[in-house]
Amino acid sequence: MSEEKHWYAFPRPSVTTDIAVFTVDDAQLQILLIERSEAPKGWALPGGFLQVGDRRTELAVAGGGAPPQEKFDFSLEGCARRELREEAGVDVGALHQLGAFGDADRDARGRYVTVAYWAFMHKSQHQPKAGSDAKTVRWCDATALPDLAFDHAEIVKHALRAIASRHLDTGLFIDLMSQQFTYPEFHRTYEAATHRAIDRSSLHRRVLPFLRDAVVDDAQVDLAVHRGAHRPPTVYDKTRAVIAATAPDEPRS
Amino acid sequence: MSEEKHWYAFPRPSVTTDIAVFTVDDAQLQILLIERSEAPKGWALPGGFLQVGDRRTELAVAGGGAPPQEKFDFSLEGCARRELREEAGVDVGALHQLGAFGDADRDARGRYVTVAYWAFMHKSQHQPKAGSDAKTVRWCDATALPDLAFDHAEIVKHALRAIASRHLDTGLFIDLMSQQFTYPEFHRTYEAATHRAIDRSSLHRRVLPFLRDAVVDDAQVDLAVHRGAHRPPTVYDKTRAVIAATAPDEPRS
DNA sequence: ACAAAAGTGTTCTTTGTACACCCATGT
DNA sequence: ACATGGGTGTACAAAGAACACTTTTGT
Repeated sequence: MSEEKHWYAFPRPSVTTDIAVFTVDDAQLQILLIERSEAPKGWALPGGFLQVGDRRTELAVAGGGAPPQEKFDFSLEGCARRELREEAGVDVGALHQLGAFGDADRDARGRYVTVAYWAFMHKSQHQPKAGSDAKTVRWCDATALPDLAFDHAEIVKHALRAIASRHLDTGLFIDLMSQQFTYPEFHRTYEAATHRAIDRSSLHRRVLPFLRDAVVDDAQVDLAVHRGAHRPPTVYDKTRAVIAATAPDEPRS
Repeated sequence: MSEEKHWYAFPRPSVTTDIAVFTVDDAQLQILLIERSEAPKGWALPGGFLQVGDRRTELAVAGGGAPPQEKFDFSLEGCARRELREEAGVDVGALHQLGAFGDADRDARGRYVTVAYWAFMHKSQHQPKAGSDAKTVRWCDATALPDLAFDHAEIVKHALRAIASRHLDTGLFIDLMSQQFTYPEFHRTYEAATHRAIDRSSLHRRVLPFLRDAVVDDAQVDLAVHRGAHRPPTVYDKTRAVIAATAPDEPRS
Protein backbone atom coordinates (compact mmCIF):
# COMPACT_ATOMS: atom_id res chain seq x y z
CA MET A 1 0.00 0.00 0.00
CA SER A 2 2.95 2.30 0.51
CA GLU A 3 4.13 1.70 -3.06
CA GLU A 4 3.28 4.38 -5.56
CA LYS A 5 0.44 2.57 -7.21
CA HIS A 6 -1.96 5.39 -8.05
CA TRP A 7 -1.31 7.35 -11.21
CA TYR A 8 -3.02 10.17 -13.07
CA ALA A 9 -2.55 11.90 -16.43
CA PHE A 10 -2.00 15.24 -14.69
CA PRO A 11 -0.34 16.05 -11.38
CA ARG A 12 -2.69 16.57 -8.45
CA PRO A 13 -2.26 18.44 -5.19
CA SER A 14 -2.70 16.77 -1.83
CA VAL A 15 -5.94 17.70 -0.12
CA THR A 16 -6.01 18.06 3.64
CA THR A 17 -8.16 19.54 6.37
CA ASP A 18 -6.85 21.60 9.28
CA ILE A 19 -8.89 22.53 12.30
CA ALA A 20 -8.56 25.37 14.80
CA VAL A 21 -10.21 24.04 17.96
CA PHE A 22 -10.87 26.51 20.77
CA THR A 23 -11.81 26.13 24.39
CA VAL A 24 -12.03 28.45 27.37
CA ASP A 25 -10.16 27.64 30.54
CA ASP A 26 -9.05 29.88 33.35
CA ALA A 27 -10.94 32.74 31.69
CA GLN A 28 -8.66 32.44 28.65
CA LEU A 29 -9.43 31.47 25.09
CA GLN A 30 -7.14 28.59 24.21
CA ILE A 31 -6.37 26.69 21.03
CA LEU A 32 -5.48 23.06 20.48
CA LEU A 33 -2.05 22.41 18.95
CA ILE A 34 -0.21 19.21 18.14
CA GLU A 35 3.50 18.59 18.04
CA ARG A 36 4.75 17.36 14.71
CA SER A 37 7.00 14.34 14.81
CA GLU A 38 8.23 14.75 11.24
CA ALA A 39 9.78 17.79 9.60
CA PRO A 40 8.94 20.55 9.75
CA LYS A 41 9.04 19.92 13.48
CA GLY A 42 7.21 22.18 15.85
CA TRP A 43 3.60 23.05 16.59
CA ALA A 44 0.78 22.92 14.13
CA LEU A 45 -2.98 22.68 13.89
CA PRO A 46 -4.45 19.18 13.95
CA GLY A 47 -5.44 17.93 10.54
CA GLY A 48 -4.50 15.56 7.79
CA PHE A 49 -5.16 14.03 4.42
CA LEU A 50 -8.59 13.63 2.91
CA GLN A 51 -8.90 9.86 2.59
CA VAL A 52 -10.34 9.08 -0.80
CA GLY A 53 -10.79 5.73 -2.46
CA ASP A 54 -9.23 4.42 -5.63
CA ARG A 55 -11.02 4.86 -8.94
CA ARG A 56 -13.28 1.84 -8.49
CA THR A 57 -14.27 2.79 -4.95
CA GLU A 58 -14.98 6.44 -5.72
CA LEU A 59 -17.09 5.62 -8.76
CA ALA A 60 -19.15 3.23 -6.69
CA VAL A 61 -19.66 5.74 -3.89
CA ALA A 62 -20.45 8.62 -6.26
CA GLY A 63 -23.06 6.41 -7.87
CA GLY A 64 -24.74 5.90 -4.52
CA GLY A 65 -23.06 2.67 -3.52
CA ALA A 66 -22.25 1.59 -0.01
CA PRO A 67 -19.18 3.09 1.67
CA PRO A 68 -16.10 0.88 1.50
CA GLN A 69 -14.81 -0.89 4.58
CA GLU A 70 -11.45 0.83 4.52
CA LYS A 71 -10.80 4.28 5.99
CA PHE A 72 -12.80 6.63 3.81
CA ASP A 73 -13.92 10.28 4.12
CA PHE A 74 -17.27 10.86 2.51
CA SER A 75 -17.15 14.58 3.26
CA LEU A 76 -14.60 17.26 4.05
CA GLU A 77 -16.21 17.84 7.42
CA GLY A 78 -16.06 14.13 8.13
CA CYS A 79 -12.37 14.19 7.37
CA ALA A 80 -11.86 17.01 9.86
CA ARG A 81 -13.80 15.14 12.52
CA ARG A 82 -11.85 11.94 11.92
CA GLU A 83 -8.50 13.70 12.12
CA LEU A 84 -9.49 15.36 15.38
CA ARG A 85 -10.44 12.02 16.83
CA GLU A 86 -7.33 10.19 15.62
CA GLU A 87 -4.71 12.87 16.14
CA ALA A 88 -5.91 14.53 19.30
CA GLY A 89 -8.62 12.31 20.73
CA VAL A 90 -11.10 15.15 20.83
CA ASP A 91 -14.75 15.29 19.86
CA VAL A 92 -16.10 18.72 18.95
CA GLY A 93 -19.59 20.07 18.34
CA ALA A 94 -20.33 22.08 15.24
CA LEU A 95 -17.54 22.43 12.71
CA HIS A 96 -17.46 25.72 10.82
CA GLN A 97 -15.69 25.96 7.50
CA LEU A 98 -13.28 28.86 7.18
CA GLY A 99 -12.41 28.27 3.55
CA ALA A 100 -9.75 26.71 1.36
CA PHE A 101 -6.08 27.69 1.34
CA GLY A 102 -4.00 26.62 -1.63
CA ASP A 103 -1.17 28.98 -2.46
CA ALA A 104 1.76 27.13 -4.01
CA ASP A 105 4.18 28.30 -1.33
CA ARG A 106 2.09 27.47 1.72
CA ASP A 107 3.91 24.17 2.29
CA ALA A 108 7.52 23.70 1.29
CA ARG A 109 7.07 19.91 0.94
CA GLY A 110 4.89 20.16 -2.15
CA ARG A 111 1.52 21.29 -3.38
CA TYR A 112 -1.15 21.14 -0.67
CA VAL A 113 -4.70 22.44 -0.72
CA THR A 114 -6.22 22.54 2.74
CA VAL A 115 -9.78 23.16 3.83
CA ALA A 116 -9.74 24.90 7.19
CA TYR A 117 -12.38 24.59 9.91
CA TRP A 118 -12.84 26.00 13.37
CA ALA A 119 -14.76 24.60 16.32
CA PHE A 120 -15.53 25.06 19.99
CA MET A 121 -15.29 22.37 22.65
CA HIS A 122 -14.99 21.85 26.39
CA LYS A 123 -11.79 20.42 27.80
CA SER A 124 -13.64 17.44 29.19
CA GLN A 125 -14.30 16.26 25.62
CA HIS A 126 -10.62 15.48 25.35
CA GLN A 127 -9.83 11.76 25.64
CA PRO A 128 -6.04 11.67 25.95
CA LYS A 129 -4.43 8.91 23.90
CA ALA A 130 -7.75 7.82 22.52
CA GLY A 131 -6.43 7.33 19.04
CA SER A 132 -3.56 5.06 18.17
CA ASP A 133 -1.61 7.75 16.35
CA ALA A 134 -2.41 10.40 18.95
CA LYS A 135 0.43 12.85 19.13
CA THR A 136 1.49 15.29 21.82
CA VAL A 137 -1.33 17.77 22.13
CA ARG A 138 -1.28 21.03 24.01
CA TRP A 139 -3.69 23.80 24.89
CA CYS A 140 -2.16 27.17 24.16
CA ASP A 141 -3.33 30.70 24.95
CA ALA A 142 -4.81 32.06 21.74
CA THR A 143 -3.15 35.40 22.39
CA ALA A 144 0.37 34.02 22.79
CA LEU A 145 0.89 31.49 20.03
CA PRO A 146 4.24 29.86 19.36
CA ASP A 147 5.56 29.79 15.81
CA LEU A 148 3.31 27.52 13.81
CA ALA A 149 4.19 25.36 10.83
CA PHE A 150 3.06 26.17 7.28
CA ASP A 151 0.49 28.96 7.06
CA HIS A 152 -1.30 27.84 10.20
CA ALA A 153 -0.76 31.18 11.91
CA GLU A 154 -2.76 32.82 9.16
CA ILE A 155 -5.51 30.24 9.49
CA VAL A 156 -5.72 30.92 13.23
CA LYS A 157 -5.97 34.63 12.51
CA HIS A 158 -8.90 33.96 10.21
CA ALA A 159 -10.52 31.77 12.85
CA LEU A 160 -10.20 34.42 15.53
CA ARG A 161 -11.80 36.97 13.23
CA ALA A 162 -14.60 34.49 12.51
CA ILE A 163 -15.32 34.02 16.19
CA ALA A 164 -15.32 37.73 16.89
CA SER A 165 -17.58 38.45 13.96
CA ARG A 166 -20.14 35.93 15.17
CA HIS A 167 -20.42 37.11 18.75
CA LEU A 168 -24.14 37.73 18.24
CA ASP A 169 -24.77 34.07 17.48
CA THR A 170 -24.94 33.46 21.19
CA GLY A 171 -26.01 29.86 20.83
CA LEU A 172 -22.73 28.87 19.17
CA PHE A 173 -20.84 29.44 22.39
CA ILE A 174 -22.78 26.70 24.17
CA ASP A 175 -20.33 24.35 22.45
CA LEU A 176 -17.71 25.69 24.86
CA MET A 177 -19.55 24.42 27.92
CA SER A 178 -19.30 21.13 29.77
CA GLN A 179 -22.06 18.54 29.59
CA GLN A 180 -23.87 20.22 32.46
CA PHE A 181 -23.40 23.90 33.08
CA THR A 182 -24.97 26.96 34.65
CA TYR A 183 -25.66 30.39 33.27
CA PRO A 184 -23.04 32.18 35.41
CA GLU A 185 -20.46 29.80 33.97
CA PHE A 186 -21.70 30.53 30.47
CA HIS A 187 -21.46 34.26 31.09
CA ARG A 188 -17.82 34.06 32.09
CA THR A 189 -16.98 31.72 29.21
CA TYR A 190 -18.68 33.94 26.65
CA GLU A 191 -16.80 37.00 27.87
CA ALA A 192 -13.49 35.17 27.62
CA ALA A 193 -14.19 33.79 24.15
CA THR A 194 -15.31 37.08 22.64
CA HIS A 195 -12.92 39.36 24.54
CA ARG A 196 -15.76 41.69 25.39
CA ALA A 197 -17.57 42.57 28.58
CA ILE A 198 -21.30 42.03 28.36
CA ASP A 199 -24.00 42.82 30.86
CA ARG A 200 -25.14 39.73 32.75
CA SER A 201 -28.85 40.15 32.15
CA SER A 202 -28.54 41.25 28.53
CA LEU A 203 -26.65 38.11 27.63
CA HIS A 204 -29.06 36.09 29.73
CA ARG A 205 -31.97 37.31 27.61
CA ARG A 206 -30.16 36.32 24.44
CA VAL A 207 -29.14 32.82 25.45
CA LEU A 208 -32.20 31.74 27.40
CA PRO A 209 -34.26 30.76 24.35
CA PHE A 210 -31.62 28.15 23.55
CA LEU A 211 -31.75 26.70 27.07
CA ARG A 212 -35.51 26.60 27.60
CA ASP A 213 -35.75 22.83 27.20
CA ALA A 214 -32.39 21.95 28.71
CA VAL A 215 -33.08 22.43 32.42
CA VAL A 216 -31.80 19.61 34.63
CA ASP A 217 -34.30 19.05 37.43
CA ASP A 218 -32.24 16.68 39.56
CA ALA A 219 -31.23 18.21 42.86
CA GLN A 220 -28.16 15.96 43.09
CA VAL A 221 -26.05 17.76 40.55
CA ASP A 222 -26.47 20.94 42.53
CA LEU A 223 -23.85 19.80 45.00
CA ALA A 224 -21.15 20.29 42.41
CA VAL A 225 -21.91 23.92 41.69
CA HIS A 226 -23.75 25.11 44.76
CA ARG A 227 -21.20 26.45 47.21
CA GLY A 228 -22.40 28.99 49.72
CA ALA A 229 -25.36 30.51 51.42
CA HIS A 230 -27.40 31.51 48.44
CA ARG A 231 -29.80 30.33 45.77
CA PRO A 232 -28.32 27.49 43.69
CA PRO A 233 -27.97 28.10 39.96
CA THR A 234 -30.11 26.34 37.38
CA VAL A 235 -28.24 23.51 35.69
CA TYR A 236 -28.56 23.06 31.94
CA ASP A 237 -27.78 20.02 29.83
CA LYS A 238 -25.62 20.68 26.79
CA THR A 239 -27.12 17.90 24.68
CA ARG A 240 -30.63 19.22 25.10
CA ALA A 241 -29.64 22.83 24.40
CA VAL A 242 -30.48 24.09 20.95
CA ILE A 243 -27.25 25.05 19.30
CA ALA A 244 -28.60 26.68 16.18
CA ALA A 245 -26.52 28.99 14.05
CA THR A 246 -28.54 31.84 12.64
CA ALA A 247 -26.23 32.66 9.78
CA PRO A 248 -23.44 30.98 7.90
CA ASP A 249 -19.79 31.45 8.52
CA GLU A 250 -16.78 33.13 7.12
CA PRO A 251 -15.41 34.49 3.90
CA ARG A 252 -12.07 34.71 2.27
CA SER A 253 -10.89 36.76 -0.66
CA MET B 1 4.12 16.62 -21.00
CA SER B 2 0.54 15.40 -21.17
CA GLU B 3 1.68 11.83 -21.88
CA GLU B 4 3.53 11.53 -18.60
CA LYS B 5 1.91 9.70 -15.75
CA HIS B 6 2.07 11.02 -12.23
CA TRP B 7 2.34 8.46 -9.47
CA TYR B 8 1.32 8.76 -5.84
CA ALA B 9 1.36 6.40 -2.85
CA PHE B 10 -2.27 7.24 -2.05
CA PRO B 11 -5.18 8.16 -4.29
CA ARG B 12 -5.88 11.89 -4.59
CA PRO B 13 -9.02 13.78 -5.52
CA SER B 14 -9.12 16.21 -8.41
CA VAL B 15 -9.15 19.83 -7.30
CA THR B 16 -11.16 22.37 -9.26
CA THR B 17 -12.58 25.84 -8.91
CA ASP B 18 -16.11 26.85 -9.92
CA ILE B 19 -17.30 30.42 -10.16
CA ALA B 20 -20.77 31.93 -9.95
CA VAL B 21 -20.51 35.17 -11.92
CA PHE B 22 -23.40 37.61 -11.67
CA THR B 23 -24.38 40.67 -13.62
CA VAL B 24 -27.45 42.89 -13.79
CA ASP B 25 -29.16 43.49 -17.10
CA ASP B 26 -32.68 44.59 -17.85
CA ALA B 27 -33.22 45.07 -14.09
CA GLN B 28 -32.58 41.36 -13.56
CA LEU B 29 -29.83 39.57 -11.69
CA GLN B 30 -28.27 37.13 -14.12
CA ILE B 31 -25.68 34.40 -13.83
CA LEU B 32 -23.09 33.17 -16.30
CA LEU B 33 -23.44 29.55 -17.41
CA ILE B 34 -21.47 27.48 -19.89
CA GLU B 35 -22.63 24.59 -21.97
CA ARG B 36 -20.71 21.39 -21.36
CA SER B 37 -19.48 19.61 -24.46
CA GLU B 38 -18.68 16.37 -22.64
CA ALA B 39 -20.92 14.27 -20.42
CA PRO B 40 -22.69 15.14 -18.33
CA LYS B 41 -24.02 17.47 -21.02
CA GLY B 42 -26.02 20.51 -20.07
CA TRP B 43 -25.38 23.76 -18.26
CA ALA B 44 -22.84 24.30 -15.53
CA LEU B 45 -20.85 26.97 -13.79
CA PRO B 46 -17.56 27.97 -15.42
CA GLY B 47 -14.58 26.41 -13.73
CA GLY B 48 -11.91 23.78 -14.09
CA PHE B 49 -8.87 22.03 -12.77
CA LEU B 50 -6.30 23.60 -10.52
CA GLN B 51 -3.14 23.44 -12.64
CA VAL B 52 -0.33 22.28 -10.44
CA GLY B 53 3.20 21.36 -11.42
CA ASP B 54 5.00 18.06 -11.10
CA ARG B 55 7.05 17.33 -7.99
CA ARG B 56 10.13 19.17 -9.21
CA THR B 57 8.17 22.25 -10.25
CA GLU B 58 6.13 22.48 -7.06
CA LEU B 59 9.14 22.07 -4.80
CA ALA B 60 10.90 24.86 -6.65
CA VAL B 61 7.90 27.18 -6.43
CA ALA B 62 7.23 26.41 -2.76
CA GLY B 63 10.86 27.20 -2.03
CA GLY B 64 10.43 30.64 -3.56
CA GLY B 65 11.63 29.85 -7.06
CA ALA B 66 10.42 31.49 -10.23
CA PRO B 67 7.10 30.33 -11.67
CA PRO B 68 7.43 27.79 -14.47
CA GLN B 69 6.74 28.75 -18.05
CA GLU B 70 3.94 26.23 -18.49
CA LYS B 71 0.35 26.84 -17.41
CA PHE B 72 0.47 27.03 -13.62
CA ASP B 73 -1.92 28.26 -10.92
CA PHE B 74 -0.08 29.79 -8.01
CA SER B 75 -3.30 30.37 -6.08
CA LEU B 76 -6.85 29.08 -6.01
CA GLU B 77 -8.16 32.53 -6.87
CA GLY B 78 -5.74 32.69 -9.79
CA CYS B 79 -7.10 29.39 -11.03
CA ALA B 80 -10.63 30.78 -10.91
CA ARG B 81 -9.59 33.91 -12.79
CA ARG B 82 -7.76 31.87 -15.45
CA GLU B 83 -10.71 29.56 -15.99
CA LEU B 84 -13.06 32.51 -16.38
CA ARG B 85 -10.78 34.00 -18.97
CA GLU B 86 -10.25 30.79 -20.90
CA GLU B 87 -13.70 29.27 -20.69
CA ALA B 88 -15.89 32.33 -20.93
CA GLY B 89 -13.64 35.19 -21.96
CA VAL B 90 -14.72 37.28 -19.01
CA ASP B 91 -12.73 39.43 -16.62
CA VAL B 92 -14.28 40.03 -13.22
CA GLY B 93 -13.44 42.32 -10.34
CA ALA B 94 -13.17 40.97 -6.82
CA LEU B 95 -13.50 37.21 -6.39
CA HIS B 96 -15.14 36.08 -3.16
CA GLN B 97 -14.57 32.59 -1.86
CA LEU B 98 -17.70 30.69 -0.92
CA GLY B 99 -15.95 27.64 0.44
CA ALA B 100 -14.96 24.12 -0.52
CA PHE B 101 -17.35 21.39 -1.59
CA GLY B 102 -16.08 17.83 -1.50
CA ASP B 103 -18.78 15.24 -0.80
CA ALA B 104 -17.96 11.94 -2.47
CA ASP B 105 -21.22 11.92 -4.43
CA ARG B 106 -21.06 15.44 -5.80
CA ASP B 107 -19.66 14.28 -9.14
CA ALA B 108 -20.49 10.86 -10.57
CA ARG B 109 -17.25 10.80 -12.61
CA GLY B 110 -15.01 10.44 -9.58
CA ARG B 111 -13.74 12.25 -6.52
CA TYR B 112 -13.67 16.02 -6.97
CA VAL B 113 -13.03 18.74 -4.43
CA THR B 114 -14.04 22.16 -5.72
CA VAL B 115 -13.39 25.59 -4.28
CA ALA B 116 -16.32 27.84 -5.17
CA TYR B 117 -16.16 31.59 -5.75
CA TRP B 118 -18.64 34.27 -6.66
CA ALA B 119 -18.11 37.58 -8.45
CA PHE B 120 -19.83 40.59 -9.96
CA MET B 121 -19.15 42.01 -13.41
CA HIS B 122 -20.63 44.19 -16.12
CA LYS B 123 -21.67 42.62 -19.39
CA SER B 124 -19.21 44.78 -21.31
CA GLN B 125 -16.36 42.89 -19.61
CA HIS B 126 -17.31 39.90 -21.69
CA GLN B 127 -14.97 39.32 -24.66
CA PRO B 128 -16.75 36.65 -26.70
CA LYS B 129 -14.42 33.99 -28.03
CA ALA B 130 -11.46 35.54 -26.32
CA GLY B 131 -10.02 32.23 -25.25
CA SER B 132 -9.22 29.38 -27.58
CA ASP B 133 -11.30 26.87 -25.65
CA ALA B 134 -14.18 29.28 -25.08
CA LYS B 135 -17.40 27.34 -24.91
CA THR B 136 -20.98 28.40 -25.43
CA VAL B 137 -21.74 30.85 -22.67
CA ARG B 138 -25.12 32.20 -21.70
CA TRP B 139 -26.52 34.71 -19.27
CA CYS B 140 -29.44 33.25 -17.36
CA ASP B 141 -31.95 34.83 -14.99
CA ALA B 142 -30.80 33.94 -11.49
CA THR B 143 -34.39 33.26 -10.49
CA ALA B 144 -35.13 30.78 -13.28
CA LEU B 145 -32.16 28.48 -13.53
CA PRO B 146 -32.13 25.42 -15.76
CA ASP B 147 -31.01 22.11 -14.33
CA LEU B 148 -27.33 22.40 -13.53
CA ALA B 149 -24.69 19.68 -13.59
CA PHE B 150 -23.12 18.25 -10.42
CA ASP B 151 -23.97 20.20 -7.26
CA HIS B 152 -23.78 23.55 -9.02
CA ALA B 153 -27.36 24.41 -8.12
CA GLU B 154 -26.42 24.21 -4.47
CA ILE B 155 -23.37 26.38 -5.05
CA VAL B 156 -25.53 29.02 -6.73
CA LYS B 157 -27.91 28.92 -3.78
CA HIS B 158 -24.99 29.61 -1.45
CA ALA B 159 -23.83 32.44 -3.70
CA LEU B 160 -27.25 34.09 -3.71
CA ARG B 161 -27.37 33.91 0.06
CA ALA B 162 -23.89 35.42 0.20
CA ILE B 163 -24.92 38.34 -1.97
CA ALA B 164 -28.07 38.99 0.03
CA SER B 165 -26.21 38.84 3.33
CA ARG B 166 -23.71 41.44 2.17
CA HIS B 167 -26.15 44.05 0.94
CA LEU B 168 -24.72 46.55 3.41
CA ASP B 169 -21.30 46.37 1.76
CA THR B 170 -22.51 48.88 -0.75
CA GLY B 171 -19.13 49.29 -2.38
CA LEU B 172 -19.08 45.68 -3.60
CA PHE B 173 -21.88 46.39 -6.02
CA ILE B 174 -19.77 48.87 -7.94
CA ASP B 175 -18.27 45.79 -9.61
CA LEU B 176 -21.60 45.44 -11.41
CA MET B 177 -21.25 48.77 -13.20
CA SER B 178 -19.73 49.65 -16.55
CA GLN B 179 -16.43 51.50 -16.80
CA GLN B 180 -18.24 54.82 -16.57
CA PHE B 181 -21.54 55.03 -14.78
CA THR B 182 -23.91 57.37 -12.98
CA TYR B 183 -25.55 57.17 -9.60
CA PRO B 184 -29.10 56.67 -10.96
CA GLU B 185 -27.78 53.65 -12.85
CA PHE B 186 -26.12 52.35 -9.71
CA HIS B 187 -29.34 52.73 -7.76
CA ARG B 188 -31.31 50.61 -10.24
CA THR B 189 -28.55 48.01 -10.42
CA TYR B 190 -28.27 47.72 -6.65
CA GLU B 191 -32.00 47.22 -6.28
CA ALA B 192 -32.00 44.46 -8.88
CA ALA B 193 -28.99 42.68 -7.38
CA THR B 194 -30.29 42.71 -3.82
CA HIS B 195 -33.99 42.24 -4.59
CA ARG B 196 -34.88 45.04 -2.23
CA ALA B 197 -36.24 48.51 -2.70
CA ILE B 198 -34.03 51.17 -1.18
CA ASP B 199 -34.62 54.89 -0.89
CA ARG B 200 -32.64 56.83 -3.47
CA SER B 201 -31.04 59.29 -1.09
CA SER B 202 -30.28 56.74 1.64
CA LEU B 203 -28.31 54.59 -0.76
CA HIS B 204 -26.69 57.70 -2.17
CA ARG B 205 -25.33 58.60 1.24
CA ARG B 206 -23.87 55.11 1.64
CA VAL B 207 -22.16 54.82 -1.72
CA LEU B 208 -20.89 58.37 -2.12
CA PRO B 209 -17.77 57.87 0.02
CA PHE B 210 -16.60 55.22 -2.44
CA LEU B 211 -17.10 57.56 -5.41
CA ARG B 212 -15.57 60.73 -4.01
CA ASP B 213 -12.39 60.49 -6.09
CA ALA B 214 -13.95 58.89 -9.14
CA VAL B 215 -15.76 61.87 -10.71
CA VAL B 216 -15.22 62.21 -14.45
CA ASP B 217 -14.96 65.89 -15.29
CA ASP B 218 -15.06 65.64 -19.07
CA ALA B 219 -18.22 67.08 -20.53
CA GLN B 220 -18.01 64.80 -23.57
CA VAL B 221 -19.17 61.63 -21.90
CA ASP B 222 -22.33 63.38 -20.84
CA LEU B 223 -23.81 62.95 -24.28
CA ALA B 224 -24.15 59.24 -23.73
CA VAL B 225 -26.23 59.50 -20.60
CA HIS B 226 -27.74 62.96 -20.75
CA ARG B 227 -31.06 62.72 -22.56
CA GLY B 228 -33.60 65.40 -21.82
CA ALA B 229 -34.13 68.83 -20.47
CA HIS B 230 -32.63 68.45 -17.05
CA ARG B 231 -29.44 68.44 -15.07
CA PRO B 232 -27.02 65.83 -16.38
CA PRO B 233 -25.89 63.16 -13.91
CA THR B 234 -22.39 63.02 -12.53
CA VAL B 235 -20.30 60.39 -14.26
CA TYR B 236 -18.04 58.14 -12.18
CA ASP B 237 -15.10 56.04 -13.26
CA LYS B 238 -15.16 52.44 -12.07
CA THR B 239 -11.36 52.10 -11.90
CA ARG B 240 -10.98 55.09 -9.62
CA ALA B 241 -13.84 54.05 -7.34
CA VAL B 242 -12.79 52.49 -4.06
CA ILE B 243 -14.20 49.01 -4.02
CA ALA B 244 -13.35 48.08 -0.47
CA ALA B 245 -15.04 45.24 1.33
CA THR B 246 -15.61 45.99 4.98
CA ALA B 247 -15.96 42.42 6.10
CA PRO B 248 -15.06 39.01 4.81
CA ASP B 249 -17.36 36.65 3.05
CA GLU B 250 -19.35 33.56 3.57
CA PRO B 251 -19.41 30.48 5.69
CA ARG B 252 -20.33 26.90 5.24
CA SER B 253 -21.07 24.23 7.76
C1' DA C 1 -40.33 76.57 -17.02
C1' DC C 2 -39.51 72.33 -16.24
C1' DA C 3 -37.60 67.89 -15.19
C1' DA C 4 -34.25 64.93 -13.49
C1' DA C 5 -30.08 64.87 -10.49
C1' DA C 6 -27.96 66.03 -6.28
C1' DG C 7 -27.98 67.04 -1.63
C1' DT C 8 -29.76 68.03 3.37
C1' DG C 9 -32.38 67.56 7.53
C1' DT C 10 -35.56 65.02 10.29
C1' DT C 11 -38.04 61.17 11.98
C1' DC C 12 -38.78 56.33 12.70
C1' DT C 13 -37.58 51.67 13.73
C1' DT C 14 -34.70 48.08 15.06
C1' DT C 15 -31.32 46.06 17.82
C1' DG C 16 -27.90 45.52 21.07
C1' DT C 17 -26.70 47.16 25.33
C1' DA C 18 -26.44 49.14 30.13
C1' DC C 19 -28.64 50.01 34.26
C1' DA C 20 -31.73 49.92 38.06
C1' DC C 21 -34.35 47.21 40.55
C1' DC C 22 -37.21 43.29 41.63
C1' DC C 23 -37.88 38.46 43.55
C1' DA C 24 -36.09 33.54 44.65
C1' DT C 25 -33.63 30.34 47.37
C1' DG C 26 -30.34 28.33 49.72
C1' DT C 27 -27.26 28.33 54.34
C1' DA D 1 -29.78 38.12 57.10
C1' DC D 2 -27.49 37.87 53.21
C1' DA D 3 -25.25 36.62 49.19
C1' DT D 4 -25.75 34.91 44.77
C1' DG D 5 -28.91 33.50 40.92
C1' DG D 6 -32.85 34.62 38.12
C1' DG D 7 -35.77 37.89 35.93
C1' DT D 8 -38.20 42.36 34.33
C1' DG D 9 -38.66 47.08 32.93
C1' DT D 10 -36.67 51.04 31.05
C1' DA D 11 -33.41 54.06 28.93
C1' DC D 12 -29.81 54.87 25.74
C1' DA D 13 -27.05 54.67 21.50
C1' DA D 14 -26.08 53.52 16.89
C1' DA D 15 -27.38 52.17 12.34
C1' DG D 16 -30.27 51.78 8.50
C1' DA D 17 -33.84 53.57 6.17
C1' DA D 18 -37.99 56.46 4.83
C1' DC D 19 -39.70 60.88 4.02
C1' DA D 20 -39.98 65.70 3.00
C1' DC D 21 -37.83 69.27 1.11
C1' DT D 22 -34.30 72.23 -1.25
C1' DT D 23 -30.93 73.24 -4.66
C1' DT D 24 -28.58 72.48 -9.06
C1' DT D 25 -28.24 72.39 -14.01
C1' DG D 26 -29.23 71.39 -18.21
C1' DT D 27 -32.78 72.01 -22.52
